[in-house]
Amino acid sequence: MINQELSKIFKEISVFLEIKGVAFKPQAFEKAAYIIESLQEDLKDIYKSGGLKALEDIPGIGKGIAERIEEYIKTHRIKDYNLLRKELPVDIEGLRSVEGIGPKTILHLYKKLGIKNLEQLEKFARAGKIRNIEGLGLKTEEKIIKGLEFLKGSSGRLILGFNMPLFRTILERLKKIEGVKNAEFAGSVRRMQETVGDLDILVTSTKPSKVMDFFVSMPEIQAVHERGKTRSSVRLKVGIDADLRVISPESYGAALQYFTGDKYHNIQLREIAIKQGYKLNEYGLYRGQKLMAGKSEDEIYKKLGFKLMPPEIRTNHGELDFELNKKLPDLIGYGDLRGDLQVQTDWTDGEHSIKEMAEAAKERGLEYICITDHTKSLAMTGGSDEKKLLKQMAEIDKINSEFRILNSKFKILKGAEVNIMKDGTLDIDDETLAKLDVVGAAVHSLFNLSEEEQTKRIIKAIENPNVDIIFHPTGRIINRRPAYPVNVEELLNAAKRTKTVMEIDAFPDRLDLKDEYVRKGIEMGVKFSIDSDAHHISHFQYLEYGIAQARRGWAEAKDIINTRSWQEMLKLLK
DNA sequence: GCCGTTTTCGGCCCGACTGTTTTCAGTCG
Repeated sequence: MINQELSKIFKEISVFLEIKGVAFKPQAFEKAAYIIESLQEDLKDIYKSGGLKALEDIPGIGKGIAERIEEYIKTHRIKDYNLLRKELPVDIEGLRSVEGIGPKTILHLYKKLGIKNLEQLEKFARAGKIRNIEGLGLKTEEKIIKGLEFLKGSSGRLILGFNMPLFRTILERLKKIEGVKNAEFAGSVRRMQETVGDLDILVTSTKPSKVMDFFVSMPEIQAVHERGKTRSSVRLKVGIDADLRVISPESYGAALQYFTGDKYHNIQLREIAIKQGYKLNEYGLYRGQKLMAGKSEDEIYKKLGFKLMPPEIRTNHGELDFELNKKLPDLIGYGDLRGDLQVQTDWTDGEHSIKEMAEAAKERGLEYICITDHTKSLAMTGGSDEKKLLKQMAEIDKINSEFRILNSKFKILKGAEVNIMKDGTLDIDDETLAKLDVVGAAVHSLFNLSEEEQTKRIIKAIENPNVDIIFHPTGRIINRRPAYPVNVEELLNAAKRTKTVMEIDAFPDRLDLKDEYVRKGIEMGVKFSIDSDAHHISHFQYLEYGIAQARRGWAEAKDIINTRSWQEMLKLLK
């Protein structure tokens, strides 16, 4: 797949052109880079089957960029790009990652001091050479040094689910300040993205200055970037920035819409507004000077002809297409799950007993869980063999009857997280598997097989009549390891054909399958489950992030099997 | 460079904050 390489090149071309002061082309390249980045199909395949014409049919890609793609496919280089790099031989991506440094400053630093990379930047900044450059100054030099230090201590993007408790603590504290009426997340946190690069918060308040004073002196803060009347920006100790904006009530909806993003959704929405004779900014929707909407997001979307858009799907992936918008799915709700189908206990690598896990799940409002401890070939977890599984089933029967005696309807289902071996067979015999209510199968070893082998291996497991669900189908762990090479589309095809369920593993650093595959699977008619993969009683809270993932994949409650009662859910399994 | 149910030419999202400035450029979201 050449999409990522090309996307990176076009992003760099965009910055080069911006540095040169070329108008409008930078945005065109940037947009193309973004579109290519999230394109499902390999550009090489598109070109092979339809030539230049097919490339030009991709929205955002016209003649010029299509020809550059063709050039790259044929010669593995792009002449224009190489010329630009020769002209300005600097590490654009690196230098731009320093807060406060943009295209113009990069050019300035190169012309005056010959700075090409981060190392040289640091050397000159520390030597006090930057403060003397015309147009820059002492403050800029200090800002650069600070930016370099932040960069070293930065954790990049944080995993949302692991940091949400901190974010919610900050939000709740702001809500309690005198004069604050509304306080809400915006940005990637509100969109419930897998990871977040910063924390955006909006408030309305009659006493803005009080809010700002409080915000810039919170104990979680490492440094203050800016403190303004309507906006302040700080660095949190966890390694990301947090921005707070104080908004007037009549603009609250417009600001919420605007700062929730994402960027491409907003650009698209603004273009639509302009076509309809409006102007849309963070203060409201205007016709001429007249404010037409702004208090709530709902009225803004409505005026423009759309339904109120759930933040999770604001990505400019079709949600603003008038035709698609009419059929926008009724997304699964955060309270819609009735059971959890992947739960580990102290029979293997979980922390708690079956009963403790069941009680914790019940506490969270679930009606059932399925116990899915590991199986024998995962030796490090003390995985179950056939005998141990039978023993566990008896134990579950016992606990279920206790629940009945206590007049509780809570149900524990019998399951396992069975290992898929190298050849696609399972490590538990079929006779035992047939006795379980739910069989989940998963890959836990040999992540380095070829895509073809890995795909074949998992499809063989999918075809096993005892396998109900494929757990965390691509094996990725965010910020730690990528997915193993596998053709997810073929897996989805096989799942559809055999009525095998695909899992959305809700554990915050798994979120596997990814949203784009969820959406594809649902279009194909594949069913999904959302499971916490809990190893601890506190892990049931993570179901929320699995639901968010499903929402980003345009899933409705009916697409997710564990939105049903356990009896109805079982009927959907093989 | 891209795009078009107003346009194949003439538009292209827009405001806050900072720093280096005496009225604005650069960066960011």
